Amino acid sequence: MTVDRGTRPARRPVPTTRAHEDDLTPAGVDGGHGARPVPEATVARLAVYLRVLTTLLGEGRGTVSSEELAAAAGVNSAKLRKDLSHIGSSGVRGVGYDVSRLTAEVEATLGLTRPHAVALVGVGNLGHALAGYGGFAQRGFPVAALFDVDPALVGTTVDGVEVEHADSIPRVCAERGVTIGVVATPAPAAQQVCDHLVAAGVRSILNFAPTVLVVPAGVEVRKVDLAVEMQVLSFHVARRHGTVPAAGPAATPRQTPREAVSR
Amino acid sequence: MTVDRGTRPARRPVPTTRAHEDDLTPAGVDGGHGARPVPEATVARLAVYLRVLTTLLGEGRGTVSSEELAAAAGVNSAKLRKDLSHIGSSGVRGVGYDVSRLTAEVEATLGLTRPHAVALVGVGNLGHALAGYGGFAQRGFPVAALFDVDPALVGTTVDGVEVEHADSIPRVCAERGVTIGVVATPAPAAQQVCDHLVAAGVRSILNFAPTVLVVPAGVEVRKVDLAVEMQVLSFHVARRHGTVPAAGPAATPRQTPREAVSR
DNA sequence: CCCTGTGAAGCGCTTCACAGCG
DNA sequence: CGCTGTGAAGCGCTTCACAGGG
Repeated sequence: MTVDRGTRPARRPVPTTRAHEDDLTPAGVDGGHGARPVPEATVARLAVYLRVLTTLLGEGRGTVSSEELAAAAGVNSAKLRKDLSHIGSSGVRGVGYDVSRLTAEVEATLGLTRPHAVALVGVGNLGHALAGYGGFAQRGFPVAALFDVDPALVGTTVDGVEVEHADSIPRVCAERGVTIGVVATPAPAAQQVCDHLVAAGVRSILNFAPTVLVVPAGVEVRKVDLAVEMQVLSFHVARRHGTVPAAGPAATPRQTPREAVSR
Repeated sequence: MTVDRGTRPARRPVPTTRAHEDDLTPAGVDGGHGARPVPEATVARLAVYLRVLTTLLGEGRGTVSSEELAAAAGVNSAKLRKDLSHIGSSGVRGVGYDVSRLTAEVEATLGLTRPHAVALVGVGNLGHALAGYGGFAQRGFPVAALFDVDPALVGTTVDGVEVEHADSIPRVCAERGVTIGVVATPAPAAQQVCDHLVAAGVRSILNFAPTVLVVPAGVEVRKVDLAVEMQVLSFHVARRHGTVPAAGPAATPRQTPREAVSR
């Protein structure tokens, strides 16, 4: 349904509340059958469960309980069971989950039954490290193409893949069936690179550049921002030390008292 | 992005309710009572606002409206205003926010008024790239120490910082007042490294290793897991291609509310 | 008018607690 | 009995809509 807020023109709808379109009866509806969407939060955790399951498989474990799997994944067991219920999994009561079967179910849900060709744009400091990161190909995400604009890099190969000029993005991505793009360029170049990837048909993008990427509806962007991560940690450091200053001119008399420990 | 708020200490699976209040905190962001905590989700966005504000400052902008700032940060304006209300900010009605003042307020809230010494453990592929990533020092997070266990790396310098053996973590971290640790080791080593950091007094950790770190209460862990990010994208690719119900070729009924701004 | 700040409603995720099956 | 699957309650974040100051 294409969100597109931001262009909202002062929203002057009918005076009263918006007509409710949900006929959800509170009690028994159960959401109907089938088309139950997997919550976004669940999807991220499925990937974590999968990692644990892979380890268990390697150890030859046949079954695993929700309690054990949850502990290994760092969540509580109720959440894990709820997550698995979203993918229609079937454990055995009194026993647990069949490891190999659950592994297959999670992989199927995550769309990992076949590889996804990845294009990585920006072979600088970080990009180079990402390209060399074995975890990609190993987990079903072969790096099918590398791009940069630096003439000193174009033509070189990283881990057996040739670096091509960013101008080739449309052609190369189409040729190699790239479905996922990774942006590891400096911030100023990121939006343009993103636009090229989208034009090339890439609908899923992982953004390492410290910029908000604007994309059309239907394109999924996830971002990894090191500065944000560090600053969030900084916030917690400051909070612990009680040094969170109340901003403003003598306003906000409330001050976080010391002894505020959590997590 | 992989936020993972609330890393649970993975306590023993006690069947019934826990009677001990030993160390588990009541799941709030704020330990003390009364003080209105800044929501975790808000903290992450403040970092994004700050980046935009810094740009605006550089352009000499004096004021900015919530609408404009929100658009640049990829959120809607109501959310932005709510976020700013949590830090006790004060805009001017009919005008907007004073850019330099708001910048200072956000920085103060995030605890960026003074630098945070960072220790980076694991100077491999990724770790090396992170160490060389200018964004760290530039944004107030000087890399004060580098550690590894590889004899071939120990003794070398990266970006002017000497790589020391991981055994030195406690001493060096204490000496240099490290408050934030970054774990960029292979998965098997991560937990041990984490334990050392915690023992050295580090209370905030950014984890790049694909493992769940178990830490005592009071230690904040954020994780960045590339495999998880890729697999989440894979899920959306699969969903689009009809492996999972609910999507037609034209209208995606359940589009994740990412930024979909037209400009 | 323009904009901010905010109570209140809405929504989704988390947690609880237990029914129910092996 | 042990353990899964799930209704229902709980909680926090998001969104709405408007009061109110400049």
